[in-house]
Amino acid sequence: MTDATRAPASSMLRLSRYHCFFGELLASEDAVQRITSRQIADELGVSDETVRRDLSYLEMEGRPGAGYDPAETYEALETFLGLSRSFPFAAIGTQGMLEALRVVFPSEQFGLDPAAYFSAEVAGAGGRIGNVAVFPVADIPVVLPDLGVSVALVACEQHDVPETLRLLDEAGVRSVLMLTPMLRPQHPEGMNVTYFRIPCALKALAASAPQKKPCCETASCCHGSTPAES
Amino acid sequence: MTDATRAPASSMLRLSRYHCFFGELLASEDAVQRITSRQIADELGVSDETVRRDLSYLEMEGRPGAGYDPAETYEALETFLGLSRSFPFAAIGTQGMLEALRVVFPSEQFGLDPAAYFSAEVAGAGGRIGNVAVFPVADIPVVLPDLGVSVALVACEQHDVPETLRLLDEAGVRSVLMLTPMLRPQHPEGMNVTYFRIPCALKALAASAPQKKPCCETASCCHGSTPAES
DNA sequence: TAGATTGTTAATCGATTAACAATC
DNA sequence: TAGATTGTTAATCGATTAACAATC
Repeated sequence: MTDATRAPASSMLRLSRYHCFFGELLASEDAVQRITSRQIADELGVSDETVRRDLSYLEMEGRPGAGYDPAETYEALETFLGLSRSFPFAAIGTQGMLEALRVVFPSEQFGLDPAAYFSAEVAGAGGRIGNVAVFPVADIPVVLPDLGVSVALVACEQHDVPETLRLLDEAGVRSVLMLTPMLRPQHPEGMNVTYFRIPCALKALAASAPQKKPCCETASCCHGSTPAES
Repeated sequence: MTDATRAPASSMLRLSRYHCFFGELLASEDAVQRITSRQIADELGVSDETVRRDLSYLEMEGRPGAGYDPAETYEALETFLGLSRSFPFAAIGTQGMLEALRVVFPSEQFGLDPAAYFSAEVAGAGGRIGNVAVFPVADIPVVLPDLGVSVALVACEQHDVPETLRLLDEAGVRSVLMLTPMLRPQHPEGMNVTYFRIPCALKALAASAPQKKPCCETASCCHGSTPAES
């Protein structure tokens, strides 16, 4: 069996995206017989060579002249990524954030299953958000191991992050997606954390954008004096 | 003047992070006289060579034997990234998400200023979240140009994304950070969108984690049969 | 000055793209 | 078979790391 860690990180990330894509494709009405690397590439905005290279890591082959079988590819992606049909994850955050995430990011649609929520605001028996029980963060090591959860999404307040990571580590969760902006990585030894740093991303975008000053009167007042004139 | 677009994208992203870091450093009590590339590197978990290379793009020089002047470096970063002291951005999303983001990501702390909020749920004169007025999304082209906003954070529901991007484009916003998971990039021509794809990141993390099945009885039952055995 | 750290050139590493023989 | 598309090797591109002379 191929070792998933053999593929480069950049390919791993794209393979995850293909998994979402094929999941959507299979769920849609128009059941396509086969799909080519070019079609996938066009949909996702990458090159077709890259798609073929990525898919060649899977335990599956495309058919020259025809393309890839969607169902077969989806299964191969699932196996390769170590996903299950409804992959469980934990989410830790403020109650408001957990509720908001549910509508902005409907996890079921992507084949992901929020197995448990945790909030620092909850003390005793928390309520439910959607169908999912909300526990106090202190219960992380008690609840998670039984649910077979190995991945967590963290979107709590900044000052709760260290304790949250400690508890996740104790619960055996080795992989975390961090939405709370943490400048300095301060996770426990051996924990695999992906940081989505919203402030940094916004600042980087500022640089790429031609700067705009608050317009005085006319649309044409915004011409000269951009900070990054070449 | 150096052109910000000259630096590679990976450096730009790190420079944004340095900007956050120096902002925090200057705000803290212990006013450091100088800081070396090694110290910065250790704090942020990158190599010191990378820090020096990145900082060498700035209109500023470190002092051999001594390091960098925090205040000077902060200013140079601000200029280079095209930021202002309190850089304005717009946020578009569900009311719940906008409220939740405010506590998880306190933008002021990073020198960012949420100049306006927009929500598809709001019709007429929306309320306020914190100090910031909430407008209906339809008002984006009316409100934003006057505020000098060139960057937006989008965290609305999936079906509102195309219309939101259209309105942002109309308002002259060229740079967007997309938090709503959109598999296929479908932004207007020339718009610069950074995608933070939560589902894909979670799936990629699943692959890196040694898989765990729900434990039956003992802690030792989780041994063999990981999907990615080598 | 001596010690420390910068800025940059050269070497390495990794990922993407080009090209094409293999094959359905 | 002829046409189309795969899988992979070789070439390119870009980013990181190593090394070190310049210099405060």
